[in-house]
Amino acid sequence: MGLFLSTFVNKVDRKGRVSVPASFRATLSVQPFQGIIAYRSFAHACIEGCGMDFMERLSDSAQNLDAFSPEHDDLSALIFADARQLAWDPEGRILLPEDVMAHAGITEAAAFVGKGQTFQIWEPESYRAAEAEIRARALANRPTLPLRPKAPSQEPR
Amino acid sequence: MGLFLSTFVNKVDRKGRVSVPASFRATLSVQPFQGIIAYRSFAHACIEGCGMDFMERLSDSAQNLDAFSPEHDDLSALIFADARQLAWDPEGRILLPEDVMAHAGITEAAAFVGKGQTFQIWEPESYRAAEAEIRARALANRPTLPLRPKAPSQEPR
DNA sequence: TGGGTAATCATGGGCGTCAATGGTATTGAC
DNA sequence: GTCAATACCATTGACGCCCATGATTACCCA
Repeated sequence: MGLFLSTFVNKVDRKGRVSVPASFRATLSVQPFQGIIAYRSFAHACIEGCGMDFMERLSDSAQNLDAFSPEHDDLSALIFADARQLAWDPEGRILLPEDVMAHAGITEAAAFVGKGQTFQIWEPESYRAAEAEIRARALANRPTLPLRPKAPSQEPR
Repeated sequence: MGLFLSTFVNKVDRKGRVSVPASFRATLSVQPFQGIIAYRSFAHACIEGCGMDFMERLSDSAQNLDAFSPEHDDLSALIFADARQLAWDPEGRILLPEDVMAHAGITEAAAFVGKGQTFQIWEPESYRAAEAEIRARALANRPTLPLRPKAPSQEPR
């Protein structure tokens, strides 16, 4: 399974350690670096998380100026500069740096939120509020997602 | 057989376990992840269910939206963040999480409703009411579905 | 065609295992 | 020597696995 799914709330202990959900670790287990990449979100009060593979994809995309506008290029520069490699310990816990915790307002607990190819880390209460807003918006204005065809490389006529 | 068909009502035991209908399990048996993906519907008081393949299709489709776009954020939050991987036990049962049961109003029984590529899980009485409404609507305003041609080059099953 | 049998499936409960969590010890850097 | 990072250990509580039972269905054969 290659996706980050679901939301898990884990406690942050006195030392700033927090368990990465077992299913997220399973998703990342195929990668050479045993840990996560984390950087402060520039859009929300949360932390963006992903595996090294996704970082490389971002890098590839950033090099392609057609795909990324100058603004996006700046953003990717921000990302790489801010990204930290957080390896987990034998129990599957990472140590959250001070400034990262401060940016997300995390103190006692952290919510790991699956986003498919990536995930986010929120202060649980903040995420609850953000999610409620999104749900309200979804009820008012039902979002749709054009589904791509099922076959791996087949073109619909 | 590759579709979710028919409706099955199964009991939820004291632990919150419920048997996934054998025919649904057969549909999902070809997948690497032995279980279902479930997320709370944002349109109805029910649970949406599918296999991992469908989630991956959703993920692929979501990639078409720009990374970091608000639309992408909302959809990911609503689907990937809320999706739970519910593996079944050797008897074919899944454990329904508390909040998921609450969202659908499920207490003692659950109705598995086939929807073709996906399925839904309802509180049986709620579904009876919802189905009656749909039938009434269909009588008043006959829905149509433009059939696609019977693609000759596709592999038969 | 009917009875009997076997197989499949849904259901209930006990128990072991592993993930999350908290604490202590050890290592290494300054 | 002090501090911080990390490895090691110990606890507990949820959930995954096993067995046992009941009910329904499918199958076989006289």
